[in-house]
Amino acid sequence: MQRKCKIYIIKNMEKYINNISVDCVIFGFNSNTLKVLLTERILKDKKTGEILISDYTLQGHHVLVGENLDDAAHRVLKEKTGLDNIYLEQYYTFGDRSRLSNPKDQLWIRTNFPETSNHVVSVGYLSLVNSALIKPDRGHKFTKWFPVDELPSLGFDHYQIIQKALDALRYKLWREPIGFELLPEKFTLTQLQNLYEAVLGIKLDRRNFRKKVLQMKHIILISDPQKNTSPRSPQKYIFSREVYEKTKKSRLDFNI
Amino acid sequence: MQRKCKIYIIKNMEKYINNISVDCVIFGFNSNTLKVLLTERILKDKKTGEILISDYTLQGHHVLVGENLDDAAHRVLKEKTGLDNIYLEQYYTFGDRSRLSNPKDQLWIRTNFPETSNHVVSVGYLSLVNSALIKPDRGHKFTKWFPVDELPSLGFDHYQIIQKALDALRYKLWREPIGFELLPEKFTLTQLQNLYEAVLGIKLDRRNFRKKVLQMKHIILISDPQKNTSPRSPQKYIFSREVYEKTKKSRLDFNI
DNA sequence: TTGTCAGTGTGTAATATGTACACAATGCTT
DNA sequence: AAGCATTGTGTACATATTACACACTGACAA
Repeated sequence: MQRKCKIYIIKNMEKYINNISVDCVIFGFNSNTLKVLLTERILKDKKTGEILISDYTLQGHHVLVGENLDDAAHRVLKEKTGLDNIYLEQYYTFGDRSRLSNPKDQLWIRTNFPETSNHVVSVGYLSLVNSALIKPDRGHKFTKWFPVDELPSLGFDHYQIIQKALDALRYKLWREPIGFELLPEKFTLTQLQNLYEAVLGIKLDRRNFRKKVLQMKHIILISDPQKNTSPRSPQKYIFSREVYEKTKKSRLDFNI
Repeated sequence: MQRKCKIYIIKNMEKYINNISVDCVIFGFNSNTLKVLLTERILKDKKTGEILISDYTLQGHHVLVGENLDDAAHRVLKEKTGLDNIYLEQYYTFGDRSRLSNPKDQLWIRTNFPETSNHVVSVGYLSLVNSALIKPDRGHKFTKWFPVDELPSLGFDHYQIIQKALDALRYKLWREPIGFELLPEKFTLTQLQNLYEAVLGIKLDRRNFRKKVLQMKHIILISDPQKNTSPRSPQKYIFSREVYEKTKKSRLDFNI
């Protein structure tokens, strides 16, 4: 299968791979609302000052030459949030050729990344952070939290990328121990329930929710020696990954 | 963020993207065994005839310029199996820089795809086929089925890619209606159980299995007017996606 | 012809889980 | 002191999971 060769010229290949990028959907939870971290994107006409583009995008970047995908995602996360060692998971790769075909996006790319290929594949990563840990002054100053059901105008195909991340998050929420990533280390069951309600977009019964989560051995009451035993100072729990790994059984291999 | 530019020369960019490929893990089921379709890879020294490489690989190919990822996967599948319209799902993207660093793989790439980048990202697709439909003479003649627990020596990082596909398949088997894709349209519950046992690698109790799958409304008895009512000619069932879509409820949003 | 075998089909009892639903105690605010 | 928001708890019914044993048939071989 020998091929005839033509020669193409690509610039800047030493810096990054011009057609592979990672996009991080960073979820946070506060005010009982599930939020996404977005960065403002503004492009003005250099001469007239007219605003040509003003919308928001996810945190993303091209993959560097010789860089592992996961490392690229961690790098982007670190750059934008200052955070390290947080939940990060690849969930889908977006590779339709039309995904950057919007004229605004083309203009943005030509202006900021002229060497970018016109067929960029984006590997989507989903990150769950305790949003209290993100210092607001870190990273790009035009970075803000938006509730997932009140998203602003979004560049590229980032609306689809966020929706698919939401699907993945909702799918996993009851199946894997990931909810805790969005909460402080010590949390109350009410906080946890609020989180589930915000992510799933439904209301849950408090008694049943408690019954259900407390039968998971990995949600552990820390006998907070509160003198004040009043119901107003709720009990705190922690998540133990160790216990989770020990006690998880493949529920669905019934009847070995 | 203006960048200094160096110029790199890439050949054949009009034919395919030199650093993005798709790999298809094609699962089939026969002789009560879960199998994967693999292609032999042989490289001989041109002068001495010595065999330098002899192992197996998945079906894969570079993504063509301007081609959607999903289309690339369908194309590869069509080329290798002659099949169309079968279950195909992206499940993970492999992007570690070391994944092609084995000397044999380097040799293979230099010989067959000299223009390939040294950092190829592979998007893994998982396909489930009724293996009876694959005409054995279609596609590459060195293509064969291997039981997933008796894999031959594999090129590139294809062992990891297969294992991850297996994980994804096992994870989904009870959660999504995908088992049927590996069986003929009409199947018996015994066939279905054998499939579950083969995929999960465990034994299941027949009575409990039947009880469990028959409470799924989308597994429908087709009252095959068998004159012969003997237990020796077992009942056949079909899967109805329509019924599935209607009756599936998010089991895990209990208690709205 | 009979016996053996492999394949098919079925039921029950004990336990665990899911679901619907209501009230009482507390401390804070007014 | 009344009202409010918050926390915590239990029961009854329905459904799902699990363990477990036997009878029927046809094919085949003795």
